[in-house]
Amino acid sequence: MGRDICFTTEQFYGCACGNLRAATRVVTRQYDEALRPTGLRISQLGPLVAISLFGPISITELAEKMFIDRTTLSRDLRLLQRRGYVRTRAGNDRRFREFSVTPKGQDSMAQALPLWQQAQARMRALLGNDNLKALLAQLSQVIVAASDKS
Amino acid sequence: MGRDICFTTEQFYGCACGNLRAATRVVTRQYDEALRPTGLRISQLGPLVAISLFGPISITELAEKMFIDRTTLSRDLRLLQRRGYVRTRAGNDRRFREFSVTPKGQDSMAQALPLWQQAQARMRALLGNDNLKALLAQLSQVIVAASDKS
DNA sequence: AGACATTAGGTGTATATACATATACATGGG
DNA sequence: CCCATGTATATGTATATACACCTAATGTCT
Repeated sequence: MGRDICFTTEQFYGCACGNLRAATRVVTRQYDEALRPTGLRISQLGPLVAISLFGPISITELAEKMFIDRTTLSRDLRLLQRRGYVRTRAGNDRRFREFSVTPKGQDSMAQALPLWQQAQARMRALLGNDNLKALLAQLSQVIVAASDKS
Repeated sequence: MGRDICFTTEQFYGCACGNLRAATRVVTRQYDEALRPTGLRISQLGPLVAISLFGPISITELAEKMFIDRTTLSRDLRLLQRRGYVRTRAGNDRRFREFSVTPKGQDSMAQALPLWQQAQARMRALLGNDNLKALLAQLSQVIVAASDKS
């Protein structure tokens, strides 16, 4: 195989991972900009909401629900804890740390909700409601398929 | 609005950004695992291929093509340069640094190509060819729409 | 030519991500 | 009871990401 045809432009533009990463970058910038007044990023609001919905919950359980590496989530939650948005409670099994959202964290979430909705509405307007639905369906399928241990 | 209904599960699962980020995490892990023998991550192979296809090219131009922040790409390319995969050439305008791929970088790309193809084929098998096509089309639309300055 | 704006790029700082590995605790078999 | 195994979490290290700000080079207007 010749060096100069190692990759073609068609292949490059067809990389599922590269396109996912690029889309994540541009969309994350949009959501983060919308959330700027709250001091929360979308990457922080996600775990906060998940803990609020499913907590008290351990790091490992939350990591599985969110498809985040345990060790990554451990450090993410440490930041949220330092800022007073979440707290931990030790269970009977002293290996566990169960996270829940503090009142301060609830306040930040309540403040973030309308801004998140604006960002989501903007995406809906940009893509169209049907396309957004289709995208979410595709992404769910990707997440389930690619995270399946096999 | 009551605190305990600040976000609902339906809203949470419908966040375009959160789902994109989760999909990117699981898919990146798949591609990175496939590429492990080459010592390249998919996040490094992308810029390398882009420079190979479009170079010599400046950081700012490449950043626009890949929808990456300039300063992020600057640091990413520094790592590729240290490892000898890319080199820079100063232009007449001494502000510019034009990047191109070295022979060593071409070798790594040639080694990575079949492994990348395996990962891509696995995604195609997991989703089905039509779904993968549809996903890529959706992502292109997202990237264009969300990165439009307006 | 000199003042100012524009442009290309880098730095400081903070966060997100994950693999390899270590630690602390729990549990079950001899 | 002790040791091996398993489980929950943290740490070490490296990279990816981007905003705010800074520097250097260039262009432009008078």
